[in-house]
Amino acid sequence: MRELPGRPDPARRSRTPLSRLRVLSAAVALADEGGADALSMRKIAQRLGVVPMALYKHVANKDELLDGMIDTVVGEIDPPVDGADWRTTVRLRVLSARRMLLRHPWASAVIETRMKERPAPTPAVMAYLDEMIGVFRAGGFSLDLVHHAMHVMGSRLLGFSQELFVDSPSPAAPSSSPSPPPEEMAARYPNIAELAGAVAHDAGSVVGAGCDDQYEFEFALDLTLDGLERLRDAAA
Amino acid sequence: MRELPGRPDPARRSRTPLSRLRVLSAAVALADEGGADALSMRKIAQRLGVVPMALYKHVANKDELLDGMIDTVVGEIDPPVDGADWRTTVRLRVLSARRMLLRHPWASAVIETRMKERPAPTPAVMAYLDEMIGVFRAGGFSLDLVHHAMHVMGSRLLGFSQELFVDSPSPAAPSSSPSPPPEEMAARYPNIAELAGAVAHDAGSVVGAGCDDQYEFEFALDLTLDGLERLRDAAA
DNA sequence: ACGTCCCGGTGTACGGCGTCCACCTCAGGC
DNA sequence: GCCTGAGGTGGACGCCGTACACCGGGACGT
Repeated sequence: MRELPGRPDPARRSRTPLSRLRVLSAAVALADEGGADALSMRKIAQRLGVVPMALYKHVANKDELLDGMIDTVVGEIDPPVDGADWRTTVRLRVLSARRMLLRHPWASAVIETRMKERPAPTPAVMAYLDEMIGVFRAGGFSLDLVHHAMHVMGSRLLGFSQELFVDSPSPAAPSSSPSPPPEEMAARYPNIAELAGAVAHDAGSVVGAGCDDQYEFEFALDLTLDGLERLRDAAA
Repeated sequence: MRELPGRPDPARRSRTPLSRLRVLSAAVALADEGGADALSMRKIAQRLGVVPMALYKHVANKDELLDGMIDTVVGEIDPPVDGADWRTTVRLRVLSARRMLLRHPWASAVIETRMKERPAPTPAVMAYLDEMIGVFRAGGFSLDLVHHAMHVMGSRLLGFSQELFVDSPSPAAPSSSPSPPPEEMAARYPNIAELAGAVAHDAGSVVGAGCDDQYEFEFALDLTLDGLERLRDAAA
């Protein structure tokens, strides 16, 4: 009774062979069930029927695993519908993001912390932002105004409150990721590139510190207060 | 050569006697320097020149310590100035909150997670919200509108994105804190009480689920989009 | 057909973590 | 002068992330 060579015996080689995707899925499922602090390499491994160290053949370490998890859930946000005007497109997208955050309650905090200390957002986040910028541009917003708009939306977009663009990737950081060259990044995220270029230009700075976060924060705050005041006056 | 009885010998009893406040200060300092994950009971103890378990005479466990840290830093937010109109009062307060969050980069994520799983915000947070509600009320906002406003401000207020009021403290939770009786809470936080009463009433629900988070989120989102649209049109 | 390489899973071990428990010390009240 | 109880101690347990050495077996050049 011989085995088909390509078909491993389910008794001896029962598990499908593991992969980065399977690891990330198990991690997300675990975090969904038990919260962020129920997540451990050992538990993930156990759930996959494998020894803990096996995971390290597919993710570099726990930080990189968290980045992967962010990428996974941000990838769940619905793509922009087309054929709708900017406003309903943005609206649907943000509501989809919110649904994702409610599905994965651990995500906001994880995104928040990783954004704050890592220079480079994950690719899915970049794509999300790039598309969002594109929608605003197509809606007739000037580059300047899009920039403000992204800051204003900040907290609604993904749950983090501020300082999204750290845009100079602080070259001192010993990044493990290959950190694709700028021109490739520009090709992949054209809207982000355009925006970053405009902001860096009119700020006159060499690079980095592309925008004044304090100014942006106050801009958003005042816009909100404007809205509230208008509402109050309309009620009277 | 005798010691004054009340004055411990600095060689034998060198440390000032430890206290909840000293523990919290050391914890905050440690987190400020090294981020949230550099915070450990053992490191705090070390910095205080004391054995780790000594801390547990002053805080129940690490979770309760985190709550205490939140209370500490939220307490750093400037009190409302008086004599100014609602708008500048809110503005100054929110900017002060932002300064606090920049001083303590770990705080947003910690607040976010603790808010999400703990039913009762810490007293300082309650006080902060209560005062903020008071400012809006004094500014001529209806109870209804204040309620919306608090949700709209949500992310700007403290950095968390949503679902601030879990207002029914879910009696199932085996809360370690004494959980003061409602009437005392109403006395301490009159504006919150008033608001909670109004919301619970017009929602018609028995208690809890006081407001429709989804509705509030969309309300805030639409207000923001309104503002952006107005800006775009003004630019044209 | 056989040797080699290397990919992916294994086993062991280390240092750090939060916290339980039993213990000691000593200032203050009777 | 004894008792008590608050506050600090020491050790231990179980869990964590992960470094390191090790294999089994399929792929592949010869």
